[in-house]
Order: sequence, then structure tokens, then C-alpha cells
Amino acid sequence: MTRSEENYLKAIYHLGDNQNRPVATNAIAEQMETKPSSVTDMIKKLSEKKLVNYRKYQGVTLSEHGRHAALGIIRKHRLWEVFLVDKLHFSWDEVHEMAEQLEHIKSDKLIDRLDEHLGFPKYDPHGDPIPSREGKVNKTDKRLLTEVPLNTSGICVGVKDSSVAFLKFLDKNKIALGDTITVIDREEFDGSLYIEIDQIKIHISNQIASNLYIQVKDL
Amino acid sequence: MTRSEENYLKAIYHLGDNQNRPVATNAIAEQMETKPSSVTDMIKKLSEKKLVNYRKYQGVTLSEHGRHAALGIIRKHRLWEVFLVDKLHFSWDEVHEMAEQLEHIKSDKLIDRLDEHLGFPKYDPHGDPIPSREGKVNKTDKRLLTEVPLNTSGICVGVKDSSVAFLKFLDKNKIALGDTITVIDREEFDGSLYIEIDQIKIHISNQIASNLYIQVKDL
DNA sequence: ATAATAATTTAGACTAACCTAAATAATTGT
DNA sequence: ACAATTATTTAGGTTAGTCTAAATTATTAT
Repeated sequence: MTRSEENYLKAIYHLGDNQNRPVATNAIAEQMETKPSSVTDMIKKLSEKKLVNYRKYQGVTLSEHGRHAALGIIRKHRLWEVFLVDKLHFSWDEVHEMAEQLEHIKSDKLIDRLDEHLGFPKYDPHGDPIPSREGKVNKTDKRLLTEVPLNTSGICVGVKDSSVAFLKFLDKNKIALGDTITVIDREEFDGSLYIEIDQIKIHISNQIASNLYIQVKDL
Repeated sequence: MTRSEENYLKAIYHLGDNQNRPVATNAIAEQMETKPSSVTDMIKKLSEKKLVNYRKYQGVTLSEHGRHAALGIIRKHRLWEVFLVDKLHFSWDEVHEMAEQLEHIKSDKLIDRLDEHLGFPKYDPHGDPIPSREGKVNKTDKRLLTEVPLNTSGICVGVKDSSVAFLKFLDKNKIALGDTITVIDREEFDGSLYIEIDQIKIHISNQIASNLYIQVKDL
């Protein structure tokens, strides 16, 4: 499989919302920063290889085979991200580009050894689950702080807005990846939140809260 | 720079014997498992980019710029090899293919962090020197046991014949990568050698000795 | 229901990296 | 020295992945 084919499969997987909903040509084109006509070409190729199901004008879905392939790439991407953060001490917001390249390295043995070396992690640094070698993905409950009921707690696993300004704000307020956050109360007036981090209560605006992801613990 | 361009530069560097001797089109074609006409095409392209010096029918040499680029790739290749052997516990004879892929990952920051993570190694698992970020390469004295004067000692860094049979033989005789080997005496009759490994003297045939590389310590 | 708009596909073209076959230059043997 | 051989280059073609422009199908709004 070529690098480009792998990238298309990955895009289709993500756009299908990790489900298998049909994905539009234009959506793929936008995600991949390419033109719709190029997408059509590639879809035809993937369809001939039985990696996707395709009917003209109806969008695409991944075949079982294609889904498995997509999960393989995602597994590699996320394991490499763990490596970059845990072993090479990059921060979570600078690893994506590197992982985009590393995910295409072809060697099952390498990825298995890497998995072992990292201690078989279940989640990547952004809180997204790492698919198993067999293509199983843990469900995860990663949600914006604003979307969660009162008294919910979870681990801070990501940001929606990854601008430097926002990341600096978090730093200043001692909010970091991996912190356990509990939502104490919500201010009706402006939607701001009272939250607790490491036994310290702070008050954050709705704007901030709506850009912070926590992963709610699995039941 | 494309992956293919990088591979050509690397091939030219190696074929120029790490010196800057002109390299023949056919030699490159053989090394890269491609046709001479394809090589000519690529050489023209590299020449336009000022990465090589080229005059028709006269072979190519690397320009200063091209040499620097080639050393960059080799640096990455060898650092990844160290990673695979030291951290993921691969053996020295199974890392080459993976490193061939990893060497094309584009990120200076990544390679610097990797270097640091590995403790700034000076040699790869085969005893070849790792070029510095600035493109300096340590000279190294990697030689076959049969080519070395009596009483020379060095570290076992590689094999010429990497067949399974030979590797098994080494295992059985407790000869491993990293061992310090001293050549004690040479049998005139059959060219066999008496050598010392970890204070133990053993006797090996010329056939064995002529497939074992040691790296003589730099003066 | 149908005209206007949006999404998708088709047609034809381009580039990088390869190929084969033919032409040309360099080298070698006598 | 020059014929034969070998090395190299040129000419023209192929494939993967992209593009633009035009044609076609689907959706939306009145």
C-alpha cells in the first residue's frame, strides 16, 4: 500500500466519525488539502482494491479490510506519539507532524517492539485510544469541559485550540496534560466554571472551558 | 528534497569511497537496483540543484552542499540503527531495512532529541562512525581480523558474511558484538589465528577471521 | 415542481521517477 | 590505430498522484 493510499484510508476513517458513516468526496478533499477530482480518482483505486465501498455520488465507507488497514496506521501514529512524548520529551502539541511521517514506516516487528518498549500504552498523549494489533479500539469518553455534567472528573488530555496564546495561558494557570480535573460548579450568568485541579479550586471562563478536553474515566 | 534524491546522494557518497572520487553511472545503477538511463536523469536533476558536479561521460562527485546532505541522511540512518539495537533490542543484522525508511523522516529537532536520548553515540552498531550535525565524520579503523598486525586489539563491530550459519557459529563460540578481541598469533600454515576474547584464548580458522571486523582504537 | 446552487465525476494535462530501445562516446585489445 | 566492446546518454513511453475546466448528478429554495 502506498503512503497516499494510507492517508486516504485514515482520512475516511476519521471523517466517518470512527463509525462507518458514508464520507463525502468534498470532505475528504478538504481534510487532505487536495481537490475533489483527485479524491474521486483515488477512491476508484481503493474501491478496486476492495478497501472501500463506493457508489458514484453516494460517498464512501471503509470495507472491513480497509477499516483494519486504517486502524493499523492509527495504531502506529499513536504509538509513535507516545514515544515522542514519553521518551524524547516532546510536548503533546509538537508531535503530530513527526508522527504523520513515522506512521508510514513499514515493519510489524518494529511496531510490536516499540509497543513493548513503551509498556503497552492504551492511550496516546492526546487521550485517544491506541488500537490493538488486531484492530480493536477502546471506546473513550473524551469531552469538552463545557459538555460534562457537574461533579464529573477526568484527566486533562487535550486542547481544541492549540494556539500558543492558549497554551501559555494553561501554563500560567498550572493546568497541564495529565492533571485530574473536577467540575465543581457552573455559573449560569456567563457559563464560566469552577473547577478543581490538584486540590486547588479555580475559576475559568467559558471560553477556556470550551477548549479543554478531559477524558472521563471508563466505568 | 525527495526520498529518491536522498537515496541517490547517499549512494554516490558510499560509492565515492567516502572520499570524493568520481562515481560511474553504472555503479550507481547497480547499487540502487535501477537502470543507467534512470541514473542519468536523476544526475541531471541533482546537478541543476547544485548537489553534484557533473560532466557528461565523466562520472559525478558530490558538491560541498551535496556531501553535507548525504552526511545528514547517514547520520539519521546510523542514529536510528543505534536506537533499534540499544532501545528496542534488535540485533545488528536486522536493523538495516528499518533504518532505510527511518532515515528519511524529516525533523532536525527529532534527530537531535534522539541523539541525546541515545547518549550521543559516536558509532553505530556496525562500528561505522555517526557524522556530527555539522557533517564531520570520525575516521575509523574498521578492519578484517586477517588484515591487522599481530598484537592489535579492537572491538568486534561487524561481520562481512551475515549468513545465519556464521552468526550461529559466533554465538556458539561466545563471540559477540562489542567484545574486545586481540590477535595473539598467526599460523603460517593455514592462516588461522589465535585470538583472545575476554581473557580467553581461542583458535579460529582463516575463513572465520576473514569475515570478522574489528574497530582498532583511534590513536 | 423546477430553477438555481452545490457536489461530484469526467476529460485531458502535468510532474517525478522510472522504463526500453537506439544512438553516441569512451575504453580496450590486437 | 582502429575495430570491438562497454559505458553513457538520448528519445520516447509508463504509472501514480496530482491539477484545471467542463460536464453531470444531487440538493435546496421558492
